[in-house]
Amino acid sequence: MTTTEHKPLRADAERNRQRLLAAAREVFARRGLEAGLDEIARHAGVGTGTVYRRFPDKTALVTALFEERLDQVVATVKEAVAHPDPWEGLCAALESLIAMQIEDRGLKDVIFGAVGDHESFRERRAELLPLVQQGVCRAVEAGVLRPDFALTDFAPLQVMLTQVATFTEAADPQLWRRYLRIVLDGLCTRRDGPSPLGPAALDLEQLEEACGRHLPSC
Amino acid sequence: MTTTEHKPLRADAERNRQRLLAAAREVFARRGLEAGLDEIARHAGVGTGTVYRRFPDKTALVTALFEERLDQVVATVKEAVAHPDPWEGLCAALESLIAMQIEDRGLKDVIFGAVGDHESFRERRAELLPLVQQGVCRAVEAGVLRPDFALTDFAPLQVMLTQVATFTEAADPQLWRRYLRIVLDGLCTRRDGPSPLGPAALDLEQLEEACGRHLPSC
DNA sequence: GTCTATCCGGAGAGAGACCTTCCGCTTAAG
DNA sequence: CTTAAGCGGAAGGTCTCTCTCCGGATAGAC
Repeated sequence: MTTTEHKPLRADAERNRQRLLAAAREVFARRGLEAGLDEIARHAGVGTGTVYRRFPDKTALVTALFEERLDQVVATVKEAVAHPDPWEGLCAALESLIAMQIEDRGLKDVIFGAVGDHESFRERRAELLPLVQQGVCRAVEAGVLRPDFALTDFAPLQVMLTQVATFTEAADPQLWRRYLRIVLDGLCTRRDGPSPLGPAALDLEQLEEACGRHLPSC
Repeated sequence: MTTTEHKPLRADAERNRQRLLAAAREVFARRGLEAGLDEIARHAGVGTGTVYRRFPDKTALVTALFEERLDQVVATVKEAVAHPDPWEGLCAALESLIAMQIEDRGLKDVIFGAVGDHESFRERRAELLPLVQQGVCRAVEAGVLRPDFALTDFAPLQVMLTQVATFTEAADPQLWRRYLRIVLDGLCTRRDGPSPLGPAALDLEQLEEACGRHLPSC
């Protein structure tokens, strides 16, 4: 099915390959590409040797997983940008990009250029830019997005918001949307008052815990 | 001078102690608390053994360095919040907090609770909160800060902006101010148009390089 | 049922960090 | 000159993570 058309693997081998991909999907999503292959193997219920029998190295596993995934990202952004309202389209693009990266931290790593040398990843990243550009231009021309906003501001905004999501996710997995709203309020050309922020801020106790988690500490 | 009043160290020992503190200040500033003691010792031109002769362990070195530093932070924030204009005061508080954390990544780690168990650090952190609260209340009451802003939003905003600073600093060490401006435009109650962003956005080449640096990669 | 190519688990080699200790040599200072 | 204090940096102890290897297990053809 997902196999390269080279040789039909023995049934147990193919089963393990699928388990491995599923486990990698889960573990990379939760912990990013920094997750070790040991953890993935354990999670799949196989030995570490099995990982290396199916995939020559970690990068091969990553690319096998994320080629498909990146197509989804491009598609989602394309759809968002196509929204009839330019402002809503831009918001949706940013929001969905961030949401996807938060739900799958491995995806974030891939989008931001770990595995920078891989052909197909480069292509997909290159595909993303014009899409975003189109959304940005449209929104600026419609007068809803501040005209000093640049295409290249998109990535830093993603960095900011995925980071704040990591910081607050233990307390409230949706709290990043609050900060997305603040940023969006900063991106629009003008407004008469604050727009609704969505999730409520942390209380002091949650904040302290978030700080505690944030760093390995001494 | 900075010595605990226990025993006058031999001249060379005291000299090395100062070198060590200076080196630690520099290295922790550049690389955060994750920097190794090896690197600090090398940077100070002494052996690693010497570090441990002066400071029982890494934490001791960190606390020796940052107790003083945290006083400066509290003082700076206090001053910023005292600005006659509530909005400017709040902006200044946020801006200076972030600037200090960017210039000294070790400070960021300390503020965000690495070495969470240390008495004096806890105290200073506890001192910071009411200061910020005062600034926030004042700005909300003056009608310039959006009323749905919470005291506990301060820390996440710092997390966001120090992160984006890390991301963009190789290309332009001041670029974080651009994103601070965007966030501030999102924090004010209302505005008729975009306020000036300061530094120009990256060009595509710089962006790509920033992504490349961002992750260890494969 | 038998046989064998294929696959399996997981120990462990290899490479690095990092923190910390130790010991033989050096040096400040009385 | 003496000697307690100090010094450098090798080495010990952990830990993590990638990747290799091999004796034993097994799917699947016949």
